[in-house]
Amino acid sequence: MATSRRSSTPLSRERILDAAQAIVLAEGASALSMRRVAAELGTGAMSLYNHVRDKEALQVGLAERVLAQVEVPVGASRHELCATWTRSVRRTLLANQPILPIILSVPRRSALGEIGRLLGGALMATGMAERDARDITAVLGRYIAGSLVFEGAASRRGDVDADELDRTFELGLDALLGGLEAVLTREPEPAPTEA
Amino acid sequence: MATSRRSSTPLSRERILDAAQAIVLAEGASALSMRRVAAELGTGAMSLYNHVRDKEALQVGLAERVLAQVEVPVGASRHELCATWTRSVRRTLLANQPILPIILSVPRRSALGEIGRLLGGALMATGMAERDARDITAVLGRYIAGSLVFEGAASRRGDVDADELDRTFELGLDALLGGLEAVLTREPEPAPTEA
DNA sequence: ACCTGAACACCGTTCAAGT
DNA sequence: ACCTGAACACCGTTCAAGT
Repeated sequence: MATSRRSSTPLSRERILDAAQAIVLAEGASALSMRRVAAELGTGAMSLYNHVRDKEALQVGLAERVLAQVEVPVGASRHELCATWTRSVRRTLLANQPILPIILSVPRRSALGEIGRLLGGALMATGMAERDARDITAVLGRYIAGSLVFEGAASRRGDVDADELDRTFELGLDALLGGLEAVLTREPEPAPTEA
Repeated sequence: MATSRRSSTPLSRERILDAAQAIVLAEGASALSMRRVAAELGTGAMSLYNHVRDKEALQVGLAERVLAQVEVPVGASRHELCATWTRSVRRTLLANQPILPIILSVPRRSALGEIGRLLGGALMATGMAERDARDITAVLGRYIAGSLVFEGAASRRGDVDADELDRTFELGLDALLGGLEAVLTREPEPAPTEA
């Protein structure tokens, strides 16, 4: 009886997030409840509230953990930066599929905005105008989010032809980047001289 | 006291869906519960189960109602068919924003697949190969779904610059259709003669 | 066939009491 | 400061009993 859960390590936000993540990955987002997490940790539900404001804060924490895994985009060209970022976001979120409904439902701005800034920053570092960088990030973000919704549904339905899903995703990504070529190659107006 | 709710018209799937829809539109998807719907109709929760298998079936019914409003796409060219269908789906779902989380979470295949077939059918009627029609529908569907996720989040957050959201959406749609031009203009292989 | 109350197994969270 | 039991106001659904 090595792993008795009762009052071993003290409760902490980290341990609570660990337990929550394990539950969601094993049993799906709908299995996540304060009481269930507490049971997993050998306490009562109310003990969690010393480390986490409420259930939503716990969900935000879960989302942040996943989104923090997205790598900063690399690539020689803007086109390549966009392609690698888009694939990286999709891959990361696909590897955490059961958490996806939580990520998509949790208040934006926080973590999802953060990963957008990864691409936006990389594009602006190539001299792209801020507005163009924001537009491109927004459009690619929408395409990724929609793809994940469909792919999540497909896998929940059990009909997962991963190759076919990959092919469709790449087809759309190609089309998008092709269609955005004009924006991708546009140089910013030189800053107007004051006088 | 004209509108007493008690035992007026008999319960029916239709009346239950009406009540459910009203609740979601007024108070959001999270306010939907069997007990709440029943209360609205002046009965106990269990009476609903004579007309609706369970809560999920009720949600599917709600999703189908909204998706049934999507118009069959019209347009002289394939490009135009795609553009009007995409805008029509977005417009319809945006007009029912509070129901969107339900539509996106409910098992696919049923109603969402149906509206995809509207565009797929229209494209194939122009002589497009089935596989191309499916690809285009899939990519546009992903883009719409992702856009609605972001726009729903923005409106939940209160920062809704509708014009800016429209502009971003159109920008992505343009890019997508531009990038899909090769597929859109491709004619199907002539059916190989048997001998 | 349709309705429905009681009951079961759950929720998130507040509050007051403990250490 | 951290923990926690009891309690409140909810859930979806089953089951047995009614008409």
